[in-house]
Amino acid sequence: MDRNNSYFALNLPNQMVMPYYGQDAGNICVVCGDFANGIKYGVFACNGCKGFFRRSVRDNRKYRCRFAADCIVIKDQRNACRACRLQKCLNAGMNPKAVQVERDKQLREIIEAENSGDESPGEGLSDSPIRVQKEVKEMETQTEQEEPPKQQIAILPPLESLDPDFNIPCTLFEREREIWSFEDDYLAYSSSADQKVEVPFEFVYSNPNMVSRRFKMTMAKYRLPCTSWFVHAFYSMHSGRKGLCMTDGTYHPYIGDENYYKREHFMTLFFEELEKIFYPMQNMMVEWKMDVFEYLLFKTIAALQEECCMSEKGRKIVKQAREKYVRSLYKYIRQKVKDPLKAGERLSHFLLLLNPLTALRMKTNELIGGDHQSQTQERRSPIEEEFDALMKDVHRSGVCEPEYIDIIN
Amino acid sequence: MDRNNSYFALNLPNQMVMPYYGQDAGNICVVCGDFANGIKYGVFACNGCKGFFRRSVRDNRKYRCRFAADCIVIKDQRNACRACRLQKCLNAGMNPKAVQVERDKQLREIIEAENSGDESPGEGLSDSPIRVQKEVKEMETQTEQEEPPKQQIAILPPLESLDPDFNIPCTLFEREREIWSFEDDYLAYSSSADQKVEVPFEFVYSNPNMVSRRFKMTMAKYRLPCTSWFVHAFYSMHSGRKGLCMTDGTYHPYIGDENYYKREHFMTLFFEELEKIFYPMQNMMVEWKMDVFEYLLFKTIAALQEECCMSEKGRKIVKQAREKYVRSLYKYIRQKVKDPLKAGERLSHFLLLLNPLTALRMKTNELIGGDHQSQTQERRSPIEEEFDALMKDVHRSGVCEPEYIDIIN
DNA sequence: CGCCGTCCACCGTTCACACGT
DNA sequence: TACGTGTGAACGGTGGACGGC
Ligand SMILES: [Zn+2]
Ligand SMILES: [Zn+2]
Ligand SMILES: [Zn+2]
Ligand SMILES: [Zn+2]
Repeated sequence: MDRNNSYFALNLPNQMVMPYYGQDAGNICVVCGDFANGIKYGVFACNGCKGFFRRSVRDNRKYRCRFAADCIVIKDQRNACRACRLQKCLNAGMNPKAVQVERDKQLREIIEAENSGDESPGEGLSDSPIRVQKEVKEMETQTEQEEPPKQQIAILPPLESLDPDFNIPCTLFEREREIWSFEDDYLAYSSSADQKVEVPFEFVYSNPNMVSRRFKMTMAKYRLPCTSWFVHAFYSMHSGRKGLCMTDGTYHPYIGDENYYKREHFMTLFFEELEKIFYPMQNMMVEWKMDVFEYLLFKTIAALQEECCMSEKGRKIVKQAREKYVRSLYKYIRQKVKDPLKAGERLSHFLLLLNPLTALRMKTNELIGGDHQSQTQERRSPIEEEFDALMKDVHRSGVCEPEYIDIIN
Repeated sequence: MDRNNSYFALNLPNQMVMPYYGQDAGNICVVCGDFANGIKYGVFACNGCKGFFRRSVRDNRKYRCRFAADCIVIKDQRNACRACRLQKCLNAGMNPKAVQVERDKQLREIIEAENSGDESPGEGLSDSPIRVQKEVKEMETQTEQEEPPKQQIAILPPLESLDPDFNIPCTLFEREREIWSFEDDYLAYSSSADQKVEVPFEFVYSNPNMVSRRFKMTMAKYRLPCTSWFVHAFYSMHSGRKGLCMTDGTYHPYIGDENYYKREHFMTLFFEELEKIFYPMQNMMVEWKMDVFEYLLFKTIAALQEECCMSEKGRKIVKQAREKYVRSLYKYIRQKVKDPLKAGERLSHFLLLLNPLTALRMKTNELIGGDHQSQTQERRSPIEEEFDALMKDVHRSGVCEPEYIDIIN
C-alpha cells in the first residue's frame, strides 16, 4: 500500500541537528552536513548516510562508541564512530521501518549468470554428502595462552582443545559432575539458599580459579533446575535403556522396558504426569542423534534463563551470554553438517527442546510445591522422603525462592 | 472506547485488529495481497504489481528464480524474486496482451531524430533501452483456465492466496479473532470444557467448513493459552506503547510510559511477577523486527504443543505439524534474509521465544490457580472478578483440566 | 469513474576503492 | 601484500501520483 505512513517521522528532537537555515536547507544532510540529494528514510540525508543507515538497520548491527558517545558527526569524520553516526541518524528522525528487505538481483547479473555455467541454484548441493571431517584445527589458531596449564578432566577430553566459546559449557559440566558426585557434601551448599549471589555468570564460569569451590557449587546448583531434565534425557538416551536414568546409574523404567514391572510406586506417581512431556523430548534427541557437544552447548543455553529475581543488568548479561552460545551451537552444527540448510533445521529442532524442558521444570516445581506431597504423606518411606527433599531443594531453589543474582560492576 | 476506567484507548494497525474485514472484499491484489485499486490487466492488482507486470512484459524480461521457483509473493517481499512474482502474475490471470506499446513515442522520436534522423516508424525503437514487446505469445501458452472464478475470502486476503503451508496459521488467526470479537458469545463455548475433542488439528484447521463453528471455537480456545502472551507481546510491539496491550485496544502501562501512574492496582499485582519475563520476550521481538508472517507461523508453532492429556497418536500428529511449521518458518526467513547464516540465526532467535512463552503460560496458570485470588478477595471489584474469571478460564482450561484430544482415524 | 499510460522521488543494488588487519 | 569488510557515487527498478481517453 502506500509507504507514506512510514515517512512521517520528521520530528527533529531537541538536538543541534539542523544548523542550517534558508532555502538550501533542503540540500543538507541532517546527519553529517554533506550534500543531500533529496529525502532518504524520512529526512534529508546524503548518499553515505543513506547507505550506512540501510546496512546498519538491515543487518541489525550493534555498534559501541569507544569514547563518550558524543562524537561529532560531520562529513569529513562521519566514519570515525559508527555508534554515534547511527545514533545521530535515529535522533535526526531517519525511520528504520523504511528500510526494506533485500531485493532480487539486478537484471544484468541474471543474464550474466545464465551465460556462465549452469549452476542449478537452490537445488545444488551436489557435492558428496560424505566428507572426512578434518577442519577442527582450523579453530585452533587461538593464541590466548594466558590461562595456567589446564588440568584435563578425564570425562571431557576433546572439548578443552576447541574454541574458547566452549569453555563455559565445559566448566558448567564439570561443576555439575562435582555436585552430583559429592553427595556427602550436600548440606554444605544446601544452606546457601539465603546467600546473596552477586557475580556475573560469565565471570564465574570463565575464571573458575578465582571463585571458591563452594561458590561455584552454588552457582551450578542454582542453574540445575533449568537443565536437570535435559541431563536425565541425555543420560537415558546413551544408556540404551527405555527409562529415566539417574546419574548414579539407576533408572526408572518406562513402558516397554524389560524391568517395567519393577517400577517404584512413588516414582510412578511422581513421574506419570511428566513422562508424557519427557519422553517426546528424549525421542527428539535420539532422532537427531544429539552429540556430546551439542548436549553441552544446549545445556548452557537452557541454563542461561532470565529469572524474576534478577536485576535488569543481570538479565541483560544472561541474555547476551545465551545468544552467544546459540551462535556457538549454530557454528558447531554448521561444521558438523555442511549443508547450511540442514544446519538450520538441526539447530531449530534442538531449540524446540527448550519448550518441553521449561514445561518440565515448571511442572516439577508445581508438583513439588503443591499437594502431591501431602497426598502421599501417609505411606512415605525414608527413601521417598529423601527423594522428595532432594527434588524439592534442587528444583525449588532456582525458581520460587531464588537467590538474588546481580553483577558486580 | 471507555471500556472501564482502567484502560486507555489505543489505535492498533488496522491489518492486525481488523484485517480487511468485509468492506474491501474485492480490493485485494491477487498477486501480493496489497491493496488493489481496481482491476489491472484483467485481475485485481495493486499499483506495484501493475507496474511490474507492464515493465516485465514490455521489455520482454526473462527472470530466473534463484531458489526453488516457489517463492512466497506477498507485499513485504514481493521484490525478493521477480521470476516468481511474474509467474504468479501470469498464473493469477494477468493478461500480457493488455499491455500496450509505449505512448509518447513521438517525444523520443524527436530526440532521436535530432541525433540520427533515421528511424523506421513501424517497428522501431531499436536502439532505445526500452524494447517493444513481440513474443508475448510464447508466454501465453498457459491454458489453465480450468479454475472457476475463485470466491475470495474477505477476512484474510493476502494469506489465502499463498503457499498452502500457510493456510493453517491463517485459519488459526481467523478463529482467534472471532473468539476475541464475539464476547457476548463467550458463555456458549465456555461450557465446552467437558466436551470430548476427537478431531486432529490438521483436519480442523484445513477443512474449516466441515466442522461446526462452535467446535472451531473450542479448538482455538483450547490452544489460546499457549500463545496468548505472545499475541499480547506482538500487539504491544506494534502499538508503540510501553505496556501490555490487549486485543481490544486497551493496555496496561509499563514503567516509562506516560500513563504509568494510572495503572490499575489489581493488574499491577497480577502482572508484576510476569512482566520480568514478558518484556524481555517482547524486546527480542522488537529487536529482530518480527513481521506479521513470522508472527503467524511462530504462533502456530507455539500452539502445537503436546499436552499430557493427548493420546500417543495425537501427540505424534502435533509433533509432525509443529515441525512442518518450523520448516515453513525457516523457508520464509530464508527468503527474507538471503544469507543462510543470518537466516539460521534469525530463526533461532525466534525459537528462543518459546522458552519465556512457556514459562509465562505455566506461571500464569500457577498464579491463577494459586492463592493470588484469595489474597485480594476482600477488595475485589466486579471488574476484577470478571477479569479473573476470564483469565482463569482461558488460561486454565487448556493446561490443567483440558479436554481429551485425540484423532479419529 | 475505470483502466490505460507516463513521471519521478526514492528505494534498491553494484562495484571500485579506502581502510584496518 | 593480500584479504576481508565497509563505503558511497552511480545507476536500475519500484510504485504512488497524476493525466488522457
Ligand atoms: Zn550524511
Ligand atoms: Zn562515538
Ligand atoms: Zn500486488
Ligand atoms: Zn523465486
